[in-house]
Amino acid sequence: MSLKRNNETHANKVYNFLKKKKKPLSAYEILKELASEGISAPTTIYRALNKLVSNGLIHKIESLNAWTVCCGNHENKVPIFEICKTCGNVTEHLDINIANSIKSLSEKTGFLADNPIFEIHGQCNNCI
Amino acid sequence: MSLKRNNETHANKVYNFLKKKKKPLSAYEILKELASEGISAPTTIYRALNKLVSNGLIHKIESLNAWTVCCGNHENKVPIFEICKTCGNVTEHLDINIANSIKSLSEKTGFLADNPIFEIHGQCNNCI
DNA sequence: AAATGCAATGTTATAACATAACAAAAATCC
DNA sequence: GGATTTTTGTTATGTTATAACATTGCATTT
Ligand SMILES: [Zn+2]
Ligand SMILES: [Zn+2]
Ligand SMILES: [Zn+2]
Ligand SMILES: [Zn+2]
Repeated sequence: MSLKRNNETHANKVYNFLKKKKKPLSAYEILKELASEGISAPTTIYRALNKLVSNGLIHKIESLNAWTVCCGNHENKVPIFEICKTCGNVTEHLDINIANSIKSLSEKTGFLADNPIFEIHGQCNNCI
Repeated sequence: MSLKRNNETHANKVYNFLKKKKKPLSAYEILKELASEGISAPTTIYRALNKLVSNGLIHKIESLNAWTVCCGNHENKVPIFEICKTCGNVTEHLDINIANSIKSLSEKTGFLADNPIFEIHGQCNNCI
């Protein structure tokens, strides 16, 4: 296979695919669907995913081993995910209260927060 | 191998081992160490771990794929883990502010929280 | 006591998630 | 153009977790 590049990077492809799907997907789900577009191995997907995380364009949902597009600019807010165990819907929220709570915990413990992972499992509005 | 039972269950063995180690361990790390005590397969470890989680005796740290003993009774508080990326130390805190923040987020979004996963990566007091 | 039912455990295999190691190609710099 | 660095491809392997089914121990019924 040729390595010739068109102007769409692997990261672009992965990002656009995640955006289109509107829900968290595993690396291997992405791989399966993008195989037709010249992405042939897990490594390629993981490199693209890590790049997108570094650029703040996507997040990894640790408790799902899945990846999803970021909803927008965070500024000083902390992203927090609500994950419905019934319908599978995942929503990102940017919450200032929780950011403040972390800050006050930090002051108590002397811990310098860097990458907070907040994933709340439960049931969404529609599924209760 | 005989299935004859002594009075120590697998769950007991796993719990005591985690307690002794004082840090999160992966299922396979536990398996390796407990192989000498008659635990021979991943399934056995995972069954014990899941039982201990159900009973509230241990937690899974999702972002580490590792398991650790609970620090005590939670009551209505939410467990939140500070994970030092330098020394690897993991500490559990029971924080009422964060519990309240979740509650107020729930009120806004109509989401019924069930199992909140809060894991903060960063640097501890000693490592800054 | 023998048969039955059932929960816990053992066993084997495999699925699902992620990275290491190195080769080849492309981009960059002189 | 040739050397160097960075990115990408490729193959293999490591790591985490579960599925599927057999066996054992023990309580209950016959
Ligand atoms: Zn985001
Ligand atoms: Zn739902
Ligand atoms: Zn706890
Ligand atoms: Zn530290």
